[in-house]
Amino acid sequence: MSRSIIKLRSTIRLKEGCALKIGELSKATGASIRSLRYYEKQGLIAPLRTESGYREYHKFAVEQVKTIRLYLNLGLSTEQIAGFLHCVLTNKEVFCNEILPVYQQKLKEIDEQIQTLVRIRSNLEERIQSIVSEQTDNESMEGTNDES
Amino acid sequence: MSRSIIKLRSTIRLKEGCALKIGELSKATGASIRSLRYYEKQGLIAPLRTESGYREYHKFAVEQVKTIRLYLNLGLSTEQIAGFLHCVLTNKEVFCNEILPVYQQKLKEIDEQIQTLVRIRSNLEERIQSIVSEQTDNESMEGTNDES
DNA sequence: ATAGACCGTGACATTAATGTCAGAGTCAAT
DNA sequence: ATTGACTCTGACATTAATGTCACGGTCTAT
Repeated sequence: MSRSIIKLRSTIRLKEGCALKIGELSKATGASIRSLRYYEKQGLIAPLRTESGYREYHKFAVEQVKTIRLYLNLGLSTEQIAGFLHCVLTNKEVFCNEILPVYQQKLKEIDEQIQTLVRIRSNLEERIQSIVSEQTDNESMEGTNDES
Repeated sequence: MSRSIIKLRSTIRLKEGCALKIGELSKATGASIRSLRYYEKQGLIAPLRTESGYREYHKFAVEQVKTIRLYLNLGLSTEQIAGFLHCVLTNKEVFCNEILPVYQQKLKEIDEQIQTLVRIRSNLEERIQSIVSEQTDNESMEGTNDES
């Protein structure tokens, strides 16, 4: 219910051909139109153009964009992704020699970030603990004096 | 050796009085001049001004700035710090009621960040593992065929 | 009074991916 | 032809703390 009152054309064209317009690709992948244009500018995807200048995506672009977003979610930058994407799309991930060092580099970075966060975390915990225990001490002293 | 050829005036004034100029405070705390001005604009520190407009910091400002930087290193924002700094500077940290919820909120955020990173990390590791084991398989097969 | 170390303000840059807007053009259905 | 959904480009905004530059004023030792 309350599906959407606005009229959409996308469903019709989706059934028709195998060329996608940017809005259709956006809906099919979850990437915003803005992001799709950005990926293009970063060299991650290269749609054709119609005579009037509209982007024309092949239907395979859906999987390509999903792949891109997967790597982005892994914390890789568009630049890093560009470095191995052609290989991953051509072969399988396991056969792409360019991807392993990127993964390992990223793993190192992630480990460093985790270490930093863990260090901050224990510092925070200490501070919280000292405040809480101090307050507890005061309350129990007050209790000794005033309560019951 | 090679201490610094440029003539400095700071040492002299440091001995003289208890008012610090911004450059002196910067050297005493490790915060850049730019940062000190930024902290001021964010309401974290409020130096007096000389007639000519120079900032005049009380000597206690050294500890204040170090305190600010400590909290920044804990990942707190200048806005959060502003929320409890007056209290921390007046009382001790353990007696500042405003600081505990900020700490706990930050702890929550840190935990979430760690969780996210850990999830990404294991995803990366899986991918690395599948690539490495695939390559190892191929090499051992090659070995079976060609070697010895 | 001059040099040069210092300070003042204001502004722009950085980072990465995305949001958002304006102004204009396209397409399809009526 | 009109309407409305859609697309195009280009530009500016977001975030937070800091770097950096320009341009000008101040202080102090000589």
